[in-house]
Order: sequence, then C-alpha cells, then structure tokens
Amino acid sequence: MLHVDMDAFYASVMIRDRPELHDVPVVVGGGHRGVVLSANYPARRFGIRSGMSGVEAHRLCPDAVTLPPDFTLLTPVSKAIMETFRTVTPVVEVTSLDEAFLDVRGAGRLFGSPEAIAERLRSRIRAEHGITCSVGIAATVSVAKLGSRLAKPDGVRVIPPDRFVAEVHPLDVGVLYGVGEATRQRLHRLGLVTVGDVAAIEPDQLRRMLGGHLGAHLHTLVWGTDRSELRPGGAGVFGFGEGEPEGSMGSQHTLAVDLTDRARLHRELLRLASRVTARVRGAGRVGRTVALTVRFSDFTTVNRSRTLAEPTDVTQEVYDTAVALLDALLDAMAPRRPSVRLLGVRVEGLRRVRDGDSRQLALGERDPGWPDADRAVDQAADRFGSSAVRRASLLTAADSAPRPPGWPVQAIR
DNA sequence: TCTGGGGTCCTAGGACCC
DNA sequence: TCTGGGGTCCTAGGACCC
Repeated sequence: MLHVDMDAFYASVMIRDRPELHDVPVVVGGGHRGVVLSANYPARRFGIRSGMSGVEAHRLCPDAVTLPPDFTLLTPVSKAIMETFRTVTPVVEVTSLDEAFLDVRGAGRLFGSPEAIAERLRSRIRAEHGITCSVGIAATVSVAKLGSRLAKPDGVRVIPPDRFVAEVHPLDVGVLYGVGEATRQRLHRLGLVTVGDVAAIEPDQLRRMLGGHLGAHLHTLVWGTDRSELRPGGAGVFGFGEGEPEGSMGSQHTLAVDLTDRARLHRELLRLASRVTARVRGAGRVGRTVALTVRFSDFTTVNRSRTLAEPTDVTQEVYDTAVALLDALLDAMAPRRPSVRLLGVRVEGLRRVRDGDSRQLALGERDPGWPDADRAVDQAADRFGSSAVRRASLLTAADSAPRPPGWPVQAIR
C-alpha cells in the first residue's frame, strides 16, 4: 500500500511557472476572513501552517505573497497526477485533490518493489508537473498515511509491520489518522499520551472508555491493523462514481460582514441554493433532505434539516425549505437578533435520477415552471459561464451595465 | 483584523410500527 | 393493566479528514 501526498500542493502548483516566487514566502488562501489553504516552505519557516487564519499568517509574515487558489490550474494537474497513478495500478483511492492511496500488490511483476514504484511515480510527477511529493509505504491505510507524513517533504518512508511497534508506539497518539484534536485531548486526560500507552489498554476497556466504535477503531490504529483494502474511485473528489450514492452536496459561505437582516440572509440562501442545485442537477442526482447551517458571530454553529416527501433538484424548493428552516430558527431565538457569520445549504440523501423522475417532479402540487427555469439557467451557464445567469433578486448595480451583443438576458423572476 | 469550504461517519433520542 | 424488545426513519450535534 502506498500513500502519495503532494508537498504544499496548492502553493507548489500556483507558483510553478512563476520562478520569482520560488524563494519567497507564498500563502494560498487566507485573506479577509479566510484560512490558509497551503503555504510554501519559505512561508512555513515563519511558522505559517495550513488551517491557520489569514490574519494570523499575515502577523507572522507581513511580506508573504497571498494568492487565491485557482482551481482552473489546480484541477487539471490533480487529474493528470491521478492518471499517472493509474498507470501502475487500477486500485487507486483518491481522497482529495492532492493525495491518494495505491494498492500496488499486483504491480510487482511489472514495476518492481513498492519502493521502486514510489520513486518511479515521484520522478514522473517531478518531471511532468514540476512539483514534489512524499510517499508512505505500509500494509494498511493509516500506517501508509502516517508514513507519507513522516517522509515530508520530498521523501519516502517505509513502515513494515515488524517495525510498526518500534517506530510508531513512541509517538503522540495525535499522529494517528483518525485521531484529531478532540480525541487526542480526551486520551491525554485519561493519561494516554503515546500510541504505545493506548496499545497497552485492553480492547474491551478501550471500548468502555471511548464508546464502541471509536474504541474498536482506535485499537486497530494503535496496532497498525486497520483496513488494507481500498475503495477504488475514492470519495468522489471529481464527482460520483458509478455506484449508488447516498451522499450529499452543499455550499457554504462566510459572509463578508455579519448580518442580522432577514432579507439579506434570504438572498444569500438563494445564492447558495442556486449553486448547490446546479451541481446536484449536473451530477444527475436528486436529494430528499435539505440541511441549513448557521454560524453566528460568537462562532456557535447550528444545523437544521428537513426531509421532503419527494427528492428534488429544484432550486426553488431547496431555497424555500432553507428559508423556512432559517426563519424558524431565528423566530425561536427572538427577541434576540443574533448576527450571522456563515450560512450553508446542503442537499442530502442524494440518489441518481431515475426514468420518470422528471415527470413526477413536474406534476402534483409543485409549481411546474421551476424545473424549466432551472434547465434554462443550466444551459445558459454551460454556454456563457455560471455568472451569466442569476435571479434578478441577486443582481447588483454593477450588473445593470450595458452588455455586449449576444449576452444572455439575466432576469428570471 | 481570530477561526474556510468541501465532505464522511458516528451517536443518540424520539416517533412509530410490529 | 402492565411490560418488552427490535427495526427504521428523522433530526441534531460532533468528530474527523483535506
């Protein structure tokens, strides 16, 4: 099993063709109210890490160059790299734009040892894309993942089963794939600091201490015996695979300023619902549950959801449901008028559209016009770009400027 | 001028049915 | 009249990942 992880992927790709930025600190993401997505190694020398707030990064290194992520650049590079992986094995589990697990057990005859395969992939990626990556080699997913982390940057680390205890048991439990900050704190409070400390606990006791699933899972992690079979295709980073879905699609946005005004919040919900349902339709899916996320200024976050009688991909239905959920939430909090920092809309319980769905969707008590309006919006977006068509209620003053001939009409309601 | 946006999975309680 | 389990669906929250 190989885990291949690009080094500072977003930053590396964004500055690849800009040599003047190679040796200066570069931060991708961050900015106004955002967090750092990626930082190159010069920036990391100042203590900048991904996940940190943009403000914090700026404090650590005011001279760093900040770039927004350009997915028209990043996505093709990612896809090409994943295709390179598939030249050595068909069993590739893609977990994000910049990392994947490879089952190379069947590739030995053609390509040699896992170490040889790792070096082969690393040199191809360096030659074809001008970026480096790190590889972990082990028997299971979590150990391979740990290996690539320990190998960074630009290295390879093998952790064979017979060296697992010696190499991993002395480390902090937080290094394990699946042990985040909350679980790490919980274990530390129980006096379990290293991986070895947790390994010394009987599985039954671990389950009693932490709950059935987490206890059992943790026991496999501390002995390096978690899963060794991959799920080819992965988590649908580039869209769904062929299997029946389950799953969800959502969109959320931190507002430029916190808002209390309902009309403006509703407008934001319309923007989010439009974006989400366009993706749902584009994937040929419908979903039954609409979920709303609201983060308030004090950073408390609540979720409200409603399951519809029939699955939908109709913008108006998702929007109406999200508005109802938000209004009910805010009404329940009255007379306080909490200010909202972030809104999110998600469609859950997705499944593939079946024959006859579209007719069903257009009948019954539903407004028959909306699916047609959605289709028109999708077609115009295909031709002119997603910013070409918006509800009139989302137009700003700048949008009323004259348009070039042939530019599509914008108003739908 | 603290703390993004895209997801998955698990837990737990209540409703409802058998 | 009281007592009971199991299963499924829905909702809310939380942990985790990149």
